[in-house]
Amino acid sequence: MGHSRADKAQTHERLVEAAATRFREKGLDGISLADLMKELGLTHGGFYKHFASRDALVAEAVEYAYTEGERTVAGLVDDQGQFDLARYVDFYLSDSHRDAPGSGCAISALSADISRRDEDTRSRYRQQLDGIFTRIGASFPGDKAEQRKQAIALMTRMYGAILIARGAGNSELSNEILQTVREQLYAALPNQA
Amino acid sequence: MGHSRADKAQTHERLVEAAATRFREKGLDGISLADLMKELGLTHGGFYKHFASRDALVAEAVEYAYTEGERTVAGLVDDQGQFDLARYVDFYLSDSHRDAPGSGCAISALSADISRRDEDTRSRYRQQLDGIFTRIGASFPGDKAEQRKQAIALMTRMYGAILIARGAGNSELSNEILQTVREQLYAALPNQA
DNA sequence: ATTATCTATAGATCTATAGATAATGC
DNA sequence: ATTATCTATAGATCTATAGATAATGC
Repeated sequence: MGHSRADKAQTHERLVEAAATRFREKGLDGISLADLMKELGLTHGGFYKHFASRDALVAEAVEYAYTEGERTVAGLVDDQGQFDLARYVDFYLSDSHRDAPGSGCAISALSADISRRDEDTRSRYRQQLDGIFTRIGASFPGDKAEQRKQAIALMTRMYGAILIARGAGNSELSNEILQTVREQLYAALPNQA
Repeated sequence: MGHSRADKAQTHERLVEAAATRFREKGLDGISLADLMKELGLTHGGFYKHFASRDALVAEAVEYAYTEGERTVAGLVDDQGQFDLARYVDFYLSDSHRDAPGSGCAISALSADISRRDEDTRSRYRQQLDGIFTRIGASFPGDKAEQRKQAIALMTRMYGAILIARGAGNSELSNEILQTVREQLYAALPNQA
């Protein structure tokens, strides 16, 4: 079997990571605990030594996905170490991001599911969304209020585009949507310093 | 019991209608056949005299929701009988549309679920989305290609806004998103004739 | 001795089917 | 006679728990 305390911590982490991927791919109800444990080569009985309930795993996995998203954004910097908004748009509206929701933005992948969850989950979601508006807004000129409006404008366009591009699968229409919105957003980006 | 052929046709229709509502509210897997039948005052055993499978109901219910959406759009006309795009934006980004997905736009309510379904469902979705771009595009000036780009621009913004407004529930942030995007879209509407 | 994981299972829920019941409609 | 709906249930699946097993770690 093999089960040191270090193993347990690692199993916990691997569970959260696998869940964060599968939940974004298949939805928060889209994978069973048995299948998830099987994916790690474990049996389902051991699950509750790691989490009090399935909901507890959901909470940790969503948290993990949020943090992963923040790291992705933080890594998109230009030569001067400034956040590169154009690269973010490129990534966000790419075919690969559309086709791999499991490693992509949690907001677009999980908003519909989260809107059907409890208030705690939605409250945490609001906090995350608010932080995104603040971080993205910083790339725009103007005062805080104007920056925030620009961030809301940009993000709603990307969320809407990837939502329907995913609904349309990998298709001509889906590619058209992504490309069209990419072009429109390039035109709306602030001039680079 | 009461069960004429007319009753059967009515039961079928009521099932599709109730499913179209609950699926948009709770997701395509969010309500069981037993609960759906109970909602109509029926027991679950009779379901399969109406549909070959649960998936068959999903297909009909999604179809129903699409058609309902088209009727809603078709009803938004101004004094001259022209489609009133401003009223559409108003309706789409309203608090009431956010809070009542069951009677609202099927695209924003079901895109995430549909992206996880079979190719037939996604193919039908593409057809619906393409039709929406054509109909909405007709309100914009320019050639077909330009109209289509404008329609994609408008619709992605509305889809993205309602997606995250719903994730954020009925909250200050949610209201801010809806209001901000409404204002931005008013400014982008074509001048009325 | 402790504990991470495994085996086994309880209890709930879900889709689907079989056969009974009570109306309709020829 | 036909059939829309009901009762009952099979079979699958899911979350959660109990107790056994085989390692770790004092």
